[in-house]
Amino acid sequence: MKRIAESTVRRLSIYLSFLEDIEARGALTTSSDDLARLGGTTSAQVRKDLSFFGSFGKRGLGYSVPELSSRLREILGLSHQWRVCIVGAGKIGAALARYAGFAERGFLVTGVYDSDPTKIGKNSAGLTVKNIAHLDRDVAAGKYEIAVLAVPAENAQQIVDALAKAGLKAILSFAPTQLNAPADVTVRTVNMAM
Amino acid sequence: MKRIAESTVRRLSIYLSFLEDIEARGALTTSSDDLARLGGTTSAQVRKDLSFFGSFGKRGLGYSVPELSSRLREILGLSHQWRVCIVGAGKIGAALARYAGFAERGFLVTGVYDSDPTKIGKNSAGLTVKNIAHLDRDVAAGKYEIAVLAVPAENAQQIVDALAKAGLKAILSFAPTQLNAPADVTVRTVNMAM
DNA sequence: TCTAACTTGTGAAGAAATTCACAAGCTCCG
DNA sequence: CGGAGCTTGTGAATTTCTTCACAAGTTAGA
Repeated sequence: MKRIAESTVRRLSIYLSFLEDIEARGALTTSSDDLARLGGTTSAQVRKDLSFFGSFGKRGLGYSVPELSSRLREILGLSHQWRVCIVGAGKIGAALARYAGFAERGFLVTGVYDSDPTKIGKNSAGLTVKNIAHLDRDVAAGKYEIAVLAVPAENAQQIVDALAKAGLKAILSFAPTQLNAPADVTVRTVNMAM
Repeated sequence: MKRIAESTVRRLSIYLSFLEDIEARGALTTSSDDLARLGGTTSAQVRKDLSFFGSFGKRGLGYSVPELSSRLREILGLSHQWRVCIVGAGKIGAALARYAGFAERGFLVTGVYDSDPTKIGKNSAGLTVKNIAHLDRDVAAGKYEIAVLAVPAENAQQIVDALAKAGLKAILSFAPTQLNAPADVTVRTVNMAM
């Protein structure tokens, strides 16, 4: 299967949010032109993006809104419930644990870890903060599919190494530093500075 | 002047954050190769990115860390203090008003507006929430250079229109909808869904 | 001064993403 | 059934972005 450009995936997620909007308004079909107008792109772009994954429309008619949004959710991995842990119970970590948008999108935060003894055992957004020493054991046990890193830049690489070793395949990092990981582990860094 | 790609600007901001790191460690010079390694790109890319704005390095030597970071800050508009207002005192608006990272980067939040009478006059992160009815008057008076929109999607376009009419030139929106504005007004939409 | 070792800045080549343009499929209506 | 009016899906053309490759500038050391 061919590699899909990141920009394509980003746009698909935008299309999905418009589809949800359109669906809520009760429309049953839509066209690449509609989606393009809403998303600030061109209809050819929309069709090209979708064509990477198959053909979901009917010529002359457009796309079925419920069908296309369900296909997009599938493509984007949002039809699955992902088990997520947050590493780092500082300000960013706590804000993420509280963020409701995660759960809405199928990302279920079921664990928060920290190394600070004064934080371990305390409550953070309804979850008990666990000792980071148990993290790799829990990961190895298959407790999580995704880890979100909200730790200082200087500790991030070491945690990535441990997670990769324990068998985790997906990491989202908020640490402002370049992270290295084996090729079969996907690491994505979010730049808070914008 | 030639148009600069958004991807270039995004990388410049990454380089700057590494430079700040390097500066804090006390190093005086760095090379395109260093920056590339840290940023997960190539040295040719780094040099190409910088070359759009001039030549800041010395052949054989590399770049002066303080000079390059100050030039980047200038290019990215971070050497200026921007006066920012937040429109919408809901959850996102309040979180943004509280967010310290803004001030660090030269974005000074000096006003928060909302249309809800139960919120007007209340305190939000040290600022009194003002009546949105006064927003265009304040904008026209030159009180703000940038507006951050944290309002429901259905109200966003109307506010953009009012701000544009009042003479504002830069808007950052968190509303999940495509916004239209005159060509001389820059609107940037942040996709919370990731 | 001369050579070795670096590193920048930049045309040119190569790769990737976007846009164009059109054949082909679908629906409606007379 | 046939034509008009839409809209998709997709090769080909075009534009944009990235990487290559190397001349030229700089420093250090002999």
